[in-house]
Amino acid sequence: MSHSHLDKIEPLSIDCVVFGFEAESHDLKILLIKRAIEPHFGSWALPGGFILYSEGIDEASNRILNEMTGIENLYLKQLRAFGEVNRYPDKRVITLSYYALVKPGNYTLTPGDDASAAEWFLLSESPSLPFDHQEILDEAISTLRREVRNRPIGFELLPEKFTLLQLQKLYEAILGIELDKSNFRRKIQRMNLLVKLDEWEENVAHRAARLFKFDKDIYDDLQNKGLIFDV
Amino acid sequence: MSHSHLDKIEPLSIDCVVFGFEAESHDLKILLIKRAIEPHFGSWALPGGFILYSEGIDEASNRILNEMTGIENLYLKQLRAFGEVNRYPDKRVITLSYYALVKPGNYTLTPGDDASAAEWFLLSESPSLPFDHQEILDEAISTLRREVRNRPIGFELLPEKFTLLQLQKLYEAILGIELDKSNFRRKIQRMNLLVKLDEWEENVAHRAARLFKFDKDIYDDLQNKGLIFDV
DNA sequence: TCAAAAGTGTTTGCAATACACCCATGC
DNA sequence: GCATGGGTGTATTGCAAACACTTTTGA
Repeated sequence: MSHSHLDKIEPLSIDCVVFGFEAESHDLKILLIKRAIEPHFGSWALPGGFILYSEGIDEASNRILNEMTGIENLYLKQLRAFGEVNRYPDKRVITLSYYALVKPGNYTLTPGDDASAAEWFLLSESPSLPFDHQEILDEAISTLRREVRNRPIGFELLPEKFTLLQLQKLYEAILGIELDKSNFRRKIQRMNLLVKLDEWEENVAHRAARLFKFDKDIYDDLQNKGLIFDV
Repeated sequence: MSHSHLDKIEPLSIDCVVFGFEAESHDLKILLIKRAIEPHFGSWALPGGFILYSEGIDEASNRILNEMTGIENLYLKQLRAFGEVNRYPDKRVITLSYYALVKPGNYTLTPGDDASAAEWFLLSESPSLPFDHQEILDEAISTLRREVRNRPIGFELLPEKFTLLQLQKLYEAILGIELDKSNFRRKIQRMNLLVKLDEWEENVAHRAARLFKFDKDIYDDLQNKGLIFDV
């Protein structure tokens, strides 16, 4: 995806909210970059940049995230436009927010020209953000929580084979609440989404848990139908 | 809300999807304008226009709808940006979609300079739309149906005092399905949203129905909490 | 033998759905 | 007296929520 530097630039930007979840630590994280351009040079902020005339907006979200962080080919979902007149200093810039949910371990972060660093932050320890990025982040969190209740997203975040407790911890991390073990298991198993394997955890200091994997066909089906997962 | 014609214009537009519901006829309608400007001069299309540098986007949605149709001070909710490179002929225009749900009888339509007419169309009889307006409309319908299931919206569309059947017909029109009378009544009454009045219909060719009104406090509360209305 | 997590079962209560049925009124 | 809609009742089924209990394993 190359483009000439002579391409006209829209006064329209994209800001990406990339959530990361680590199954091992049960931590929900957010990807930030350290700005190497004005305004707010040196601040940690959402990875973002300007849309070019020659690209669609979804395409742009992908390019911009890649240029800022090195992450390639990540599908980002659009949230909405933020367009207060003075949200950006000196000139009028309207921005489109996009978000995604990934496994941090899958990506090597390599900051591009406009960033001096790209790092994962614990959601609870994120620095204060410039522009209206905190508002954008807050809305993205709300959307993520709503989405996770309405469809089985986030299953890509677990290892191929996983235990029910790992799955439960994923939901607990995203939703920020505790769930009842028995009820969670019943509900998730009723969906016929999981395939019970004849394999077990090894080397754990307690009874070994059975491993499961996803039934890809049913998973895709549920994604489309938007089954309610009402935790 | 006045502004100079010298204001710079963003290559960013807004398109408004305004739904109308008439309690009497049980019809769900859509507001379209007949374009008096190029491109697509003469076509029926969503009311839309360009955002000015000097206004916030929510503000802009209001001004544009007013200029196109004469409707004043209508709160519109943003859906999302549509930004395919070639969605608009000749130049690059990204658009933000906004939507609202109103009672057609409350408004006098007066087309502005860029429109030769503004009219309500039955949703089922809307003409084919230019640009990507059909896609925008389809998404707005989906959003409306999702919203009406998740919170008690649309109650502004009924007369101050109404019968339960009128309320049921509203839901049926928006959702495009039939509902069971008994179950609908039980569910809606369980919400404590309605105040039972000691007034009845008059001059109807069947047993007169009791009238209800909304409990404004509870209504506002439910709007914020987003109670599930799972029809 | 203790801690930690796996895994199962039970009870309570409400809600969704599908019907069936009687009531009141104008034509 | 019949069509039209108002209004109520009931049986079934399934799930949510709370929580109690047994099992397995390593340290």
